[in-house]
Amino acid sequence: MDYAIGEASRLTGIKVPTIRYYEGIGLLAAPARTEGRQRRYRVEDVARLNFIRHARDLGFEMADIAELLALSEGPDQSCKKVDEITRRHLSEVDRRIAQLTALRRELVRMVDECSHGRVGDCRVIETLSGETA
Amino acid sequence: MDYAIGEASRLTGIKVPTIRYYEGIGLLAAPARTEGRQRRYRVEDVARLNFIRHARDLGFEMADIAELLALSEGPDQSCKKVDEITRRHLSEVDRRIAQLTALRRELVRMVDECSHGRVGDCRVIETLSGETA
DNA sequence: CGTACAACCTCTAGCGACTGGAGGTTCAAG
DNA sequence: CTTGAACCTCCAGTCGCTAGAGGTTGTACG
Repeated sequence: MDYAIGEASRLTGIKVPTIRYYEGIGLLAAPARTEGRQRRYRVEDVARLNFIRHARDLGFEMADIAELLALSEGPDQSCKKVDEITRRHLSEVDRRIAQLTALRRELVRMVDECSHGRVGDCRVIETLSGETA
Repeated sequence: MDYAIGEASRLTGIKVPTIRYYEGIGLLAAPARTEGRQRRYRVEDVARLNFIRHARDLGFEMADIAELLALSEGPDQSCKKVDEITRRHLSEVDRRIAQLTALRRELVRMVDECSHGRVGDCRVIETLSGETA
């Protein structure tokens, strides 16, 4: 009733070396081993890996994921902390979107102003060469 | 009429080790040296460093920057290539914004649906644990 | 002209979050 | 019992720097 690392990998979409890496950094507890020292994962371990993958997909940092994982193991605690981590991450995402949007604006401006002639007249090159962007 | 690496650093806002790193990866040509093997940069070198910094600020990849730099040195070429690189980068930025926006939506949903009770009932934890996000 | 010391030099290692390979062992199906 | 896919560990590489050790050079001041 348990899974080899390759099965765990297929079930979660996390690559085999990455699962081992997660174990190495202490994100995932070391699983039981066979006599030949091969890892054998239980359903809960696979669930934890799925949790990690979803959190990674949502862009949470490893430290946050470790904390969320720990919190999820204690179902009777208040989820205030969970909320806090998520909100913090949300504002970080907002910040990144804002930054990329500003950057996008600048790129669009450069491309729009480009007269498509010689490099010597190119607004893109000109902007990049300018004293201050 | 030339600059030590520290002066080049101050003029461009690029840290000293980073300038050396750029030289190491071939992004910036190796400058002249004093008899004691210290680097001496000319105005053009400093201009190139400024160019690099602006391109980095706009999120261009190193490979793109190398190409843009090369293109900027030949002012009579068509700026078609410049345009192409910029547009490619722009669509990458768009892609990243779209991804972050989708992610943001999901985070907001999770936080909104959270009843702020026990972890066991927390929608955030539930979503992260789900088979497919 | 001598000296102090800031700034320079090279080399190496480290970051985060993996990814890939070499070289060797184990599991499980046939 | 054999075969070979999957596993094991360890090490190196990715990207774009950053930091440190330990040693040398440039320059300003007396």
